[in-house]
Amino acid sequence: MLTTGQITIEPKGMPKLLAEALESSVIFGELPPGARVIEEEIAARYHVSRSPVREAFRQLETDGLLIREDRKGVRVTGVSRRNLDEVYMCRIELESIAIREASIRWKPPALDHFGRYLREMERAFKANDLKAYFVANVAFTEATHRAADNQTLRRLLNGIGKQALRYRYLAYQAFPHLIGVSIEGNRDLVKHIAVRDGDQAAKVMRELIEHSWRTVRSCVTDE
Amino acid sequence: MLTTGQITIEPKGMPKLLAEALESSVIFGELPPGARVIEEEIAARYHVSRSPVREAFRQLETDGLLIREDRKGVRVTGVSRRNLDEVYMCRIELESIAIREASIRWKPPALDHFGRYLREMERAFKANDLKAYFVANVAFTEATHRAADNQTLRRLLNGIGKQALRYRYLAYQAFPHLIGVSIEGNRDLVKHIAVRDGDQAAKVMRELIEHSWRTVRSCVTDE
DNA sequence: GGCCAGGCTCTTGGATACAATAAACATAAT
DNA sequence: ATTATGTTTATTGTATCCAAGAGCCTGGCC
Repeated sequence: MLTTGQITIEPKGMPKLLAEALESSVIFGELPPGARVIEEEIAARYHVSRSPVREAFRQLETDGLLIREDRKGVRVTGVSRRNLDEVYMCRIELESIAIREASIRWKPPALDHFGRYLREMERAFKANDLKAYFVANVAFTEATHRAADNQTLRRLLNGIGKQALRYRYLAYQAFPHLIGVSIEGNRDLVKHIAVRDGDQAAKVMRELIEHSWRTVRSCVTDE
Repeated sequence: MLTTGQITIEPKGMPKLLAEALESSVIFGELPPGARVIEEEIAARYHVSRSPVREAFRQLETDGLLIREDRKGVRVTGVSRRNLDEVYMCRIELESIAIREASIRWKPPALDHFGRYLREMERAFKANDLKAYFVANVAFTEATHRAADNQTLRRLLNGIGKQALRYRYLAYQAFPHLIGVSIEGNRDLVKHIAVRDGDQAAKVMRELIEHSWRTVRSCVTDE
């Protein structure tokens, strides 16, 4: 992986590319919950063989976006209040650790990145550009994960982060005003991080996630 | 997955079998940290093709026991103080959630199982049977995870539990007296669970893990 | 008309053959 | 002797083929 300043160029293999494509299809609802996903179809669509597709499927499986039933096929994981609660219960703790560690460990360049993403979020907010806001928000979160500098934690966060993204996107669609709260909280977050106050940052993070949790909850109807 | 009383019979596919075999090889140190693991070798040893082996590798990868470097191969994940800290930092939170949820949600048969595993641990302790104790302890932990009845949490715990097991085994080998503390704590744990006192149970769990953490730490030399 | 059986099809699971790449080694030139 | 480069080899990545299991549809039988 080459990193040049802020931009990261990594030569991605085919399975990773496929995984990303499928991933956003699931997150943005193009592949709805419960939909069957067939290896051969995907393979045909992207002009590759089934092997890399299978690899990509396994990836999405570990991210909790696909579920495989032996000998029966692969479907998009369902969304439900139950699942939402499970995901957020774990997420709240892991993100707290992450933000605390990030507060303690960030190295100078990271703070600039946080600021940059924050400004991008504000821009998208003013422009009422939901998707841009969403993307910037995700980038911000991932920047904190990187700053926490804990591979294991990142692995775990990846294991639920993708699922959480689906719910987050649902929430932003249903309640655009969520943006206001979120942006406010993230500003606080950066302030606490800047002075390396991990406990305060963690506290704000908990509140942010809890708020998001409640909001999402109200618009997820049990399947 | 069929469950008949206490025993679970699940028809395991080849990849799962391979994964389990490799898993214990890694945990019990037959495959030492950093060792290269070659698809074809494993395939030959178990008389299967590379496909199921790759699937198994993928599994162990998500469990954090193997690490794959693109186009370069697969190696056993290294052990280090750094990694230990990462794993335990996450584990302490996740196990706390698990034991709290388990305390709240357990259904009658579960308590019997806890008791049974506890007795088995005591037996192995008196008999000075390290491995049997270890196995019973793992079974106990997994029983609590099941009782927590939260698939997402279980997925995450699996994602670090296997790594933790390696360290736990190291610790038990180096400090057999750890058993005494552990057994004591687990007895407390069951007491709190029995009266559904999740907070107390979580507190005991934290202490148990923290103690184990410190102990293991003293015998892991940074690679 | 309803129900069971047999086969047909669709899809995944597993084996094998082939291509691509990176590391190791040997060789030759300076 | 040392280094740079070409060649070989070891190993993963991809494609394709065959086998096996699950669901479905049809047709015959009661």
